[in-house]
Amino acid sequence: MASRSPTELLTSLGPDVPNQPPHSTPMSSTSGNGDSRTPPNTVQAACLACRGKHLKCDGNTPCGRCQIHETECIYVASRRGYKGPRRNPPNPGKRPASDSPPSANGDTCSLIASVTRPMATAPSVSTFNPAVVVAESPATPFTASGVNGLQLYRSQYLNGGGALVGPDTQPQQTIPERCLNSFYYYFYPGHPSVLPKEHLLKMAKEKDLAHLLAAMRWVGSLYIDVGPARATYFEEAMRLVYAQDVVRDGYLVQAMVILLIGLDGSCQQEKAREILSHVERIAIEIGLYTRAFATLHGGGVPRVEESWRRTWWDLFVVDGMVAGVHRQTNFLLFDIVADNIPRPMYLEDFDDQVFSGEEREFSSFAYRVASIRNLGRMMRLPNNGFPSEENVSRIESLLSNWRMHLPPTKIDSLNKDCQLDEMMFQAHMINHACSIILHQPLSQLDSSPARDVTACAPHRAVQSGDNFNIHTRHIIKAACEISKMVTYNVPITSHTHFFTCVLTLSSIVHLSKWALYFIHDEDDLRQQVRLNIGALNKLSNVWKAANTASGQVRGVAQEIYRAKKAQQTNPQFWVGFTQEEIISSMAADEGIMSEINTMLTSAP
DNA sequence: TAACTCGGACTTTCAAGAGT
DNA sequence: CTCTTGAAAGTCCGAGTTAT
Repeated sequence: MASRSPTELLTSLGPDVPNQPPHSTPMSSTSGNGDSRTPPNTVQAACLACRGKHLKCDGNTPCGRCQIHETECIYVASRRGYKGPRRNPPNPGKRPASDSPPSANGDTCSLIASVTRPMATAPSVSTFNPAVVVAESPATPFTASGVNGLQLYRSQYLNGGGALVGPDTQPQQTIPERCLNSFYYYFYPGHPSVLPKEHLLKMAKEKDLAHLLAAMRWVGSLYIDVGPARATYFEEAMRLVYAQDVVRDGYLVQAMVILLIGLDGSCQQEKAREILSHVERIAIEIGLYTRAFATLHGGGVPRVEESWRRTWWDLFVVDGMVAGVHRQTNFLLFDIVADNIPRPMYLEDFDDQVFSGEEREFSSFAYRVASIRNLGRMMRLPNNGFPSEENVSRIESLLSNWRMHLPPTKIDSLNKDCQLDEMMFQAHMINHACSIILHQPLSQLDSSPARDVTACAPHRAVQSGDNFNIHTRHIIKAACEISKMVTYNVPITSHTHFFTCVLTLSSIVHLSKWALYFIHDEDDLRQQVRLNIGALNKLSNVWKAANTASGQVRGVAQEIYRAKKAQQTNPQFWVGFTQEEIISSMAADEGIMSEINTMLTSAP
């Protein structure tokens, strides 16, 4: 096969067309080499919409059909022919340059990310390996203790007693300064890819970073009250990011990622998706995923090089999270080859450590990337909506392995100073969310109340306890773990806003369990629902999406409650229960419902 | 009758193993 | 190394179904 790198592909497809099809080959594309054995009028890749409908795709971007229907026209890498990683790597012990993707389900990048080594890439680097690990190293330029920037940027806000003081309490700050500080205090720990503040401001004197600073100010302004300045910053950021003469570089990618996360949390998912699609294209076009990018654009400054690597991986993670929680996009970057590994510790090594018996400690950033890659593998399952038992257990093995092989320091999202490691927090969050999404279709918990609130009815008479099937137990466990994550002693709003969506997932599971007519551990359940709703309320102060989620959760709860009440009027319902059990169950239901109502009506 | 769905024929691609 | 083979993943024709 004539392999082409993503950059080559995009270049060959002409200027500035997002989601370009990998290589559409109409008849004319034989271009003299005469080797085109593609049947006349058959394109080598159909867009997702056409593929799904079994219809002919013209290979354009957008294709004719998508253009007519005004739908998003997305082309993804083909996994045709790929049957899993090679069983006998030609050079055991070393990573061969042409090694297979580590994914059990395939990362073959034959189209968007072709097998050809990207230009300007270190030749020894595996091009087929979407790999990577930001290695833990004392030399990591951002913080002395590794990746987590939380401590670094929080420390300046710590008062004498060690209690957290918000950035907004600093005296004599201008509004832009307050917003920037707010960005670093709240947002940065969850998405630590831009340069640390002092270095960024220094850099801004040499380069035009107005767009990036505007985006940072806008997102920072979401956390504090700055009046009409917020809208001004947003307009400014959008104008600068989409300016005709804007330089398409890593800083633009950073600005766009910040904007899209902010928009996604502000209930502007469509706009966020649009930016995501643009930024993906720009990132590929400029080769952000290559090892060479960091070196070429780092100016020999390790801190800057690290920032570029993080920019790619944060975009990768955000792409995965957007796809995972909204199910509108398909985690396009999952199929892209990436080789920007700062240390010779490939993600493939990460996967292999289980078999090599070598328990190395990787950075939290690496565990986060590994976690989102598991989500990608899950999303690439055939029949994603209702996967087979076999496929579910394959992905569950990946999730369990990820958890089981965590070093002791990474198990609880707290670092050695007992401060929250936000990267591990997200890694765990993704793992649990994945577990719920994976097992829900095969579980016994009826999620229909969540899908269609008006159609709510606790259809399934499933008893809790050991009678639950394995899938049900998995999702209940994951939902409980997510609720536990609320209890970490940091401002809940400093977590990534995607935590909102994961909390919603967890709440739906709790409520679905509650929909069963008798719950033995109702106190636990009540506590967990309380935790989730309390957290959603807090998040609503910043993220509009959390506000919407709270409302939806309450809607589901009310619907379930109504249906339960209706069932309970039937004497048959209580057959087999003692008087005490009946009273306790009804009281618990009342309790849960009244708490949900109280908490949500007192929400801001 | 236009629009949509999807079974299935046919093609492409890759991993593995045999042969040189 | 190259060649062959088998299977997975892909494209999209066209028959059947549904919506208007």
